[in-house]
Formats: sequence, C-alpha cells, structure tokens
Amino acid sequence: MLDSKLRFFLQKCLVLEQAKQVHAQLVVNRHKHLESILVHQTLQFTKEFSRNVVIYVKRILKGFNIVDSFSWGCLVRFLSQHRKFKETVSLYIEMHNFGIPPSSHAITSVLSACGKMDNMVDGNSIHAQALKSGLCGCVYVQTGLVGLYSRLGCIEMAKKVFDDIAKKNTVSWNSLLHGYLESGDLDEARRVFDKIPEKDVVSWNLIISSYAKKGDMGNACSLFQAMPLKSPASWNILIGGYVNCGEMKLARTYFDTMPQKNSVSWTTMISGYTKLGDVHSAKELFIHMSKKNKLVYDAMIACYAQNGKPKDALKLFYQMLESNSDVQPDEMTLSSVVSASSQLGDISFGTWVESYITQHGIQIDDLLITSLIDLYMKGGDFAKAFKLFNDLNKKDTVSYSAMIMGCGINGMATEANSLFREMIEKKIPPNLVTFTGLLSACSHSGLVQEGYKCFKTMKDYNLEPSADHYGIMVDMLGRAGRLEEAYELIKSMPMQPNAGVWGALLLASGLQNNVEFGEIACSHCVELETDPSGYLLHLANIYTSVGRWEDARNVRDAMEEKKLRKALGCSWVEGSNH
DNA sequence: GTAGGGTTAG
Repeated sequence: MLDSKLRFFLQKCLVLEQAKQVHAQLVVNRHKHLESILVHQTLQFTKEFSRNVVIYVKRILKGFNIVDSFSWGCLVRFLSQHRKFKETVSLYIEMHNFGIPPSSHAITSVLSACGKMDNMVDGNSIHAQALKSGLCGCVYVQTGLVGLYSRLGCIEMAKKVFDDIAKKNTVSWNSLLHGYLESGDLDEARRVFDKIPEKDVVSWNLIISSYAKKGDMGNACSLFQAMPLKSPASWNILIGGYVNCGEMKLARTYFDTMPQKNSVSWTTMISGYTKLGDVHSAKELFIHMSKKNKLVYDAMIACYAQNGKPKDALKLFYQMLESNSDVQPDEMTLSSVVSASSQLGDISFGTWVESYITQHGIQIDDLLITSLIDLYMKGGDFAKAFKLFNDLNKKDTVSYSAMIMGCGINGMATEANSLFREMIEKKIPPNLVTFTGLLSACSHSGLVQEGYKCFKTMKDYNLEPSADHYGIMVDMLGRAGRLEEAYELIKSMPMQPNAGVWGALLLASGLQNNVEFGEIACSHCVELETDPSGYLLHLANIYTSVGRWEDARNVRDAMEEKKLRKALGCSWVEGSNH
C-alpha cells in the first residue's frame, strides 16, 4: 500500500528539492528499495542540466548496498544527454572501479560520448569490454558501436559491426547512414538510405541535413517536401541550411510557418542573425520567446559579444543569473562573457570568473582559457596569461593569436616574434589576426624593418593583407617619420582605403607637423565618416603648430557651423514629431 | 541515431 503511494508520489518528483524530501521519507520508512526509482524519476524530469543533481544522485548510488547497474546507467546517460562528455566517461570509469558491471544503457551512452569527443582510445577499450562482458550480442550496444565508428570516421569498422547485427533495427541503419555522411560519401549514403526497409523521420533528417550542410538547398528542400512525416528537427535542419547560406529571409519564412517551434529553432535563427551582425532582429526574436532556456541565453549573449555590444552582453548575463535557477551558466556562456569584459577592459572580471568556475565545479576548457588569456593580456597581467597559455590542452591558431595580439598591444615585439616562431615550428597556421598582432607589435616598438618583413611574409601563408593591416603599416611608417612612404603604400592598396588607414596617416602627420599629408589624409577621412569633427580638429591643430592661425580658425569655424546645423536639424526633426 | 550555443582584430 505504502509502496504504491510512494511510487505515485515519486512520479511527481520534478525538482531536486522535492526529490530530497521524498528521499528522506524513503530512508525513514525503510523503503530503500525504492531509491532506484527515485533516481530514475529525478533524472528523467530534470530538463535543464544541474550539477547539484549529479552530486546528489551519485551520493545515493554510492550508498546502495546492492549492485544496481541500471541506476548507474541512468546517471551515465543523463550526463551524456546533457553533453557533459568528459564527465560521462569519467563516471563510467568510476562505476567500473566501484565494481558495477556495465549495463547496455551505460555502454551506449558512454559510446556516444566518446564519439562526440573524438575519443578513439576510450571508445576502443569500451568495445573490448563489451565483448568481454558478452554485451556485444545486444542490438543496442552493437548499434552504439556503429554510431561510434561512424562518428570517428572509421566507416569500414562501422560497416563490419553493422553486418554482424543479427536483427538490425532502423537505428542501426541510421547509424551506418550517418557514417557514410560523416565520411563525405554522399553517393553511398544515398544508396544506404534507399535500402533502409523502414525509414523513419531520422533517416530522412540525416540525408536532408547532409544536403543542407553542403549548401545544396535544392535537394534538401525537395526531400523535405517529399518526406511523409516532418518532425521539428526536420524544419530546424532546413532552417539551419538556409542560415548557413546567409539566406536569412528564406530561413525566416520557414521559421514563421513551422507548426511547432522549439528552442532549437529560436537559437538557430538568433545565431544566423548574429553572423550577419543583425543584432536588432536577433534581439527581437529573443524578446518574443516565452520560455528561454540556457542555450537561447548563450546565443543572445554571444550575439552581443560578437557584435561589439559588450555592455549588453554583461547585462543579459546578470539577467540570466537572476532570472531562473534552472538556467546556470557554463564554460560556453562564460567564454562569451569573458570576451565581453575583455572588450570593456575589465580585468577584475577574470578573477570573478575563476572563482565562479571553482565554486560551481565548471569544467574549464581551451576556448574559455583562450578568452581569459585575451582578457589578462589586454589587462597587462602577463604572468597569469602565460600560465593559462601553458595550461591549454591544445594550443591553436586562436590561442597563439590572442597571445601575440596581447604582445602587440603592449609593445612586446620580442615575445610576439618568439611566439610566432614557435607556432610556425609546430605547424600551426597563422591567420589574419595573428599578423594584426605581429604588425602592431612591430609598430608599437618602432621596428620598421621587422614590420616590413612581416608584412611581406603574409603571402607565404596565402594571406592577403586587409585594409586594417595596411592601417597598421601606415601607422608604423608614419610614427617613424616616413610619411611619403606611408602615402605611397596607401596608393598601392588593392582595396579602397578605409577611414582607419587615412586616420593613421593624419595622426602621423600631426606628430610630424606635416601640413601637406595632413590635408590629404583629412580630406579622405571627412569623405568616409559621418562625424568628421575629430579629424578636422586634428587638422586645425596641425595648422596651429606651424603657425597657420588663419587656416586653423577657418577649419574650426567650419566645424562650428556644421555642428550648429546638425543641432538645428535634430531639433527640427524632434519638433516635427510633436 | 537527426536539429541549436563559445575563444583572437575591426
């Protein structure tokens, strides 16, 4: 009697606090045999990932006096489902060391985690373990292995395991299909797709997503229309395809017409607008979404951070912390947030983030470390930045560039150059950002020869200097007093010089009190910018410095007049609204 | 088994 009552009660266990209360009751009433149901229910109903749930459940599991592979498997699956792949594998190992034999549940989850992490080593040893424990006859485990080898690009192994499956289900077929898609063999994938006896919505989604990823929206769209039953994922795949092509209008049409939007639909659209720099449309969508989950917050925070709105990014982050205890930031959220604070030059935020990470047990990863490196380099805490740099699991183009960029800003040319040499030795390819850092290091240290050499090196790496790179070169030459050379370089540019390039020449002309180049540079700046008052003021100062008071006054007068006209224009517009 | 979020410049 009490059993069924408790069972009913357990079904209602939606949040951790309730689970804890019920658990206390179980213990008091000596119903420990119901603990595994509690574990199962709690994990099933926890929609948003929460580390507290993991800690709590693990404590219950370790208190079991019976071997319960099923409950352990539930926790392994919970971690894998919430994309905590590293933790999935380490819990699996912990479970093994605890003497719990693997369940098919646990094995399939840990295999999928290994696949998503590109972790062949653990994947292989789990395969071996599955063979030893006799679980390889289980279709779920076999299918999990097909999925693992498919993801890791070992299509031959995948095919071998697949052929051994006695009773293949649709999931087994789909896993193999996934393998051919992953290896880029679209023709073979299409043959497998046509051979699947009972295609389900995932079979269709897989083949459609492969066309969408290739940018072949014609095929993707016609298959989408042909499929008998569409799931929200099918719509999201199509929308994602259009987003990747930059076709936001078409994406929006499908988004607006789809019958059941889910959070993926919203995040896909928001990130599409992010990439095009359309913060307004992204925000519009974000505001109108009713139940926002963590990923939607992440997408919107990233949108602000990537589009030069760091204050908005931080504001939304604080809002996220306050809004809902279910939505907890993780390393993904924090990397955007750190990038925003770096843009604001707020180095104290780094210390806050680091303590937040330890307090909440967040797994720090290379991307988050990279954003912290950038923050500390810009803030001048080089010791901390170098330490973090050495902590990286894998140094890549972005992390090297962040370091070099920081050296560049702080005029550390020697360090920048040795980092550059190091990355070349390690065969890590530099990109345009790397050279921005290197060139600005030379510029800030007055190393003209070195700068030229660097600039010319770019083509060895198939990199075309951008207008910004020219801007730094102009700045460097200008500071060295070589205005003529700087002007020649601007004239040689294959693209239209921007206001930054001319501004650099103007600034240098100011340092040298050179009217001739000052006038040229300023006239271009005025053409390119809507508010040229700063440039004009600069030119006026150049006139003053060489004693041409009359010209200086003329420029200032012209500025005043423009300002007045602008002010009048504004008040006229405002007035007309009333 | 399918769909969504993060790091370096401007």
